[in-house]
Amino acid sequence: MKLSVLVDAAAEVAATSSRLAKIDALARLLGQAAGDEIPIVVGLLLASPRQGRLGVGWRGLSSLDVGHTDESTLTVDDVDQVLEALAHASGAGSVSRRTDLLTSLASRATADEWEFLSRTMLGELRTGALAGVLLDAIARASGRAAASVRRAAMLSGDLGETAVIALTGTEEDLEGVGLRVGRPVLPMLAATAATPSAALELTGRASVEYKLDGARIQVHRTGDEVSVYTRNLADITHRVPEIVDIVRTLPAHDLILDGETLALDEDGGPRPFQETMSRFGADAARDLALRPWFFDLLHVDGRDLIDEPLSTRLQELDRVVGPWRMPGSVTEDPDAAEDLSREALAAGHEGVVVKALDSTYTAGRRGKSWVKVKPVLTYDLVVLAAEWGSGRRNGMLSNLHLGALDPTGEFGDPGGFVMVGKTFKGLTDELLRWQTETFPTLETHRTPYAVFLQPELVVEIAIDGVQRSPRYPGGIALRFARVKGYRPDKSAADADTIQTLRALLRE
DNA sequence: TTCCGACAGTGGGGTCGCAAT
DNA sequence: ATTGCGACCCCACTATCGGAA
Repeated sequence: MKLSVLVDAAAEVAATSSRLAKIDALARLLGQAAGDEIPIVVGLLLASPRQGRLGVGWRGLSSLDVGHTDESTLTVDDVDQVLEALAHASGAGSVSRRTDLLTSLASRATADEWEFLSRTMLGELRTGALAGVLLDAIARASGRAAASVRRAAMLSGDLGETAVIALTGTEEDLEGVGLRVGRPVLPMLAATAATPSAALELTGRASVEYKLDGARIQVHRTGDEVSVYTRNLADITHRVPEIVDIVRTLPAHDLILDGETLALDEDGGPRPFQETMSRFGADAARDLALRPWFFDLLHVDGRDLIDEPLSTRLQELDRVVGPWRMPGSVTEDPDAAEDLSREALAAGHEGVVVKALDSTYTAGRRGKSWVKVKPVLTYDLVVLAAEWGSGRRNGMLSNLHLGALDPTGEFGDPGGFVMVGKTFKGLTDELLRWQTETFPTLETHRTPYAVFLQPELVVEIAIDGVQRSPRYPGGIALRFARVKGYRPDKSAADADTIQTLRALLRE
């Protein structure tokens, strides 16, 4: 397949807002792909090439000195070969090797093709069609049921492989894609509710479990062979030997477990997320050990459990993991759920996850069978600047720089403001328009990226908490900040202080 | 006809390994 | 030894389409 065919189809997809039209265009494209081209095309469309990490980012691409051709000659196979070479470039001289590969590829591409290739390598194609829409297109092109394609994609964790089976195999081949120990599946995700009681209303009788502030893990075991995967199915087995050792001691031969891992301090309290990540991200074992907690069991000794209700899965989980089980209890009583939530918070954890007891394990979906509940804090902060948005926010002042009041001048001028983070979340189109009109009237100066304001506007911000920051002058940064609304009734002198926010660290 | 589930997009914080400086 | 980049952990929220009710 010529690259231009793919690029033209992507342009057609981007040009329409109709999902049905996107699906139609993608289905026609997939129908033209040869069997061995299918995973390449799927990878490029998802902006997630099948080679995995390429070592190509925004900086590297924008520093290239590239020229293009007017004549379109590249095929998707040509592109795949270059991506292969990029993925394998490592060691001394790899940066210049990548530069050579990219410069050469750019010179063989037309301007449109290079634009497409740049975006797909950066992971941001923005055609409005990712895994969800592409999945429907695969079903359309192959004549298979969307539900069958979806299930195969979730259980194989690989849309490219699924597309090959759907488009070139039989219906039985597609139906035959199942759980396989050693091949990670997309993890089940959770919706959000404000309180444990509200969560219970969505789920009915539920298992209410601690929510820990660590990293999701999926562990596969066959005998002594153990593999550990992240939420995004990256294999991190070599980074967590202590978890491998623990899973080897469990009383079963074959297992697929779902859980969370984090580091503890001496008294058994959770370490901050940053410290867990420090250990989690490192190859070599450090003195800080990671501990697993398991909350679901997808397979045990030849028996698939994903279509069994949670109640059954938990029974089996209890039997298999014993002390390594996530704390929790089964209830339909809102008071009991609230009690468990308070207990989790008192122990230093994030909150709870409320899980419908009769629900199956729906891999890769964010349904309402699992509902997470975390406390939300709100503070009044001052807008120091706003950055120009991108994509659909192009031309709008979007991302806010947020400051806390420093009444004593501990971090600068008395009565001044200390930047503690940014946010672009929670803004409606109307609010974006208002910011874009209003902020220039308060402008002090600007750069190509941002407009800086007189510190007058007060905005109410919700956060999950604060964390230590090596970058911000107050030594802390907001975690998951989002806009709740502007507070025209307040002046900047009424804003919350940096001392108030810093105090959150020590609790 | 209205409602709502699913999806894509818009970016935030930090930490690591690695190659270049 | 330090710096910058890319990858990848955690994540909330709004707008939109189109099928369900």
